[in-house]
Amino acid sequence: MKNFDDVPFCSECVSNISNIFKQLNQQQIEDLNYIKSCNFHKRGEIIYHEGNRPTGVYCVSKGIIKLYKTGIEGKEQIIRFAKKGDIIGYRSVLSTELACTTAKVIEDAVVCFIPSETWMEMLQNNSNFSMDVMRFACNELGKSNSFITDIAQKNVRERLAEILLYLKDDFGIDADGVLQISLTREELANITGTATESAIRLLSEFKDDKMIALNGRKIAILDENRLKKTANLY
Amino acid sequence: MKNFDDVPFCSECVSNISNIFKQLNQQQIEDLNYIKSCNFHKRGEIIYHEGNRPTGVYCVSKGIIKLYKTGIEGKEQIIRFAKKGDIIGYRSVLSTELACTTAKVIEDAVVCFIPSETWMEMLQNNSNFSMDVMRFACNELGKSNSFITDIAQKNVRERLAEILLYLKDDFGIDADGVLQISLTREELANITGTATESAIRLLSEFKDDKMIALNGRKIAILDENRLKKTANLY
DNA sequence: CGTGTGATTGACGCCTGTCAACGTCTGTGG
DNA sequence: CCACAGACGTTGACAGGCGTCAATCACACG
Repeated sequence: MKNFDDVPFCSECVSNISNIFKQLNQQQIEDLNYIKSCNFHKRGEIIYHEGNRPTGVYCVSKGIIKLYKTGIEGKEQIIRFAKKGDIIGYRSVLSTELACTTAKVIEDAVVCFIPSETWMEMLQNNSNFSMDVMRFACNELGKSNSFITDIAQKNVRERLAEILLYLKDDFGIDADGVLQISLTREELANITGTATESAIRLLSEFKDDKMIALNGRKIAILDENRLKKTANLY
Repeated sequence: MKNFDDVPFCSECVSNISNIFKQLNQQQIEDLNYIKSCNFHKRGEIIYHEGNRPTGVYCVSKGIIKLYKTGIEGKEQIIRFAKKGDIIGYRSVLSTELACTTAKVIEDAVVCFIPSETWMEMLQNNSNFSMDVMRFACNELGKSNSFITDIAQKNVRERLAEILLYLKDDFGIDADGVLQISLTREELANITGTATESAIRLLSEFKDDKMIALNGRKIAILDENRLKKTANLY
């Protein structure tokens, strides 16, 4: 982790329409901008570890973070990703529990830190902000519950297809249809909840079926409709 | 659903130490007690359906409710249970989404209904209450994320053992070690995320191994330590 | 006593995880 | 500039966990 002199203004992040901080008033934004600290992190760096007591909430200003739990024999299960405007670590701060995931940078990132006290004060003093955070947490809960059902009932092929579509929606594609997030095969497997080799084999099959194209870690979505069918989405 | 004349006082539920409503002041409790409606539901009745727009939050005063999602070909995945003092339906009200689960009574229940507006007002006007609801939601989120990891990485045997231990912790056992919640084999399978036949086979194995005793739907925990080992819990 | 729901057991085979070997690429240091 | 280490990707072989289908049993209820 290095110091990052070019600290981004919160108001920039706030411009994101779906951003939580848009409920803050001018004064609160300025205060937050003053009190937050901000750092640059290279790929591979860890923001916080599962099991640690959190001291605040992080807001991603740039880059991509993966949040994962470490399960049996060190195998990681990716729970979600965070990108520009997303907050991480809020769950354990709010529930006053230990961090339930590890946060690791997978694309060079700029991350702001908001101390717990500041965060809690903002919640106490601004009920609109508080409601938005609650809305966000409940939305996450809904997604987690859906994923439980998927992973319990769908097979690996269906899940992998679904993950690819999810990545497209969440991170977008470029003009050639290439996913704007670059993951290793192992990471792809660790979202899907399968072995790396299984993920690779299925990707190859999808390629043979002309639903996707592969070029190293670049994955292009060629036929979204058939992917949806493969994913068993209606 | 029948009308239920013997309406319970909220203050009774509030006496539960872990209850969310304990943050309400006397006036709020009285208001809530006045505005809420309360009904008796027999086993099998449905409180609300997945996909419906919720009109309020429910609080369980008596009995047990299962919350499940309906997946591929109608197979249900049980997400959680709610018992005395627990609230259900709050997620979709807070995230202003459609209900992501169906709530079905599995043990005759008395359930109170709090209209959305009342619920939202309480949140807006009482930040302690609001923080407690947030804490509750974030705690649930942590549990869901843990379960994702379990279901993705553990095998059925480990998961089933874990579920039995969870049921013991959550619903308790009587003097003979019998679980205080009665589930069909199919329901047990639908929590674990497996086929009914697999659940049955593994229960038989656990019985042969003298970790549990079976008598119809009564399941007695005989050897918690070995169950923990089987569940791969440390 | 018939009917229906739930519980149990057996047979069978596919999906998927594991192990192992090998290919590919990138960055580093001599 | 090349050799090499190490991480990542790919493919094949194999076994076994677990889902599916089907038959049978147990039990409650009208």
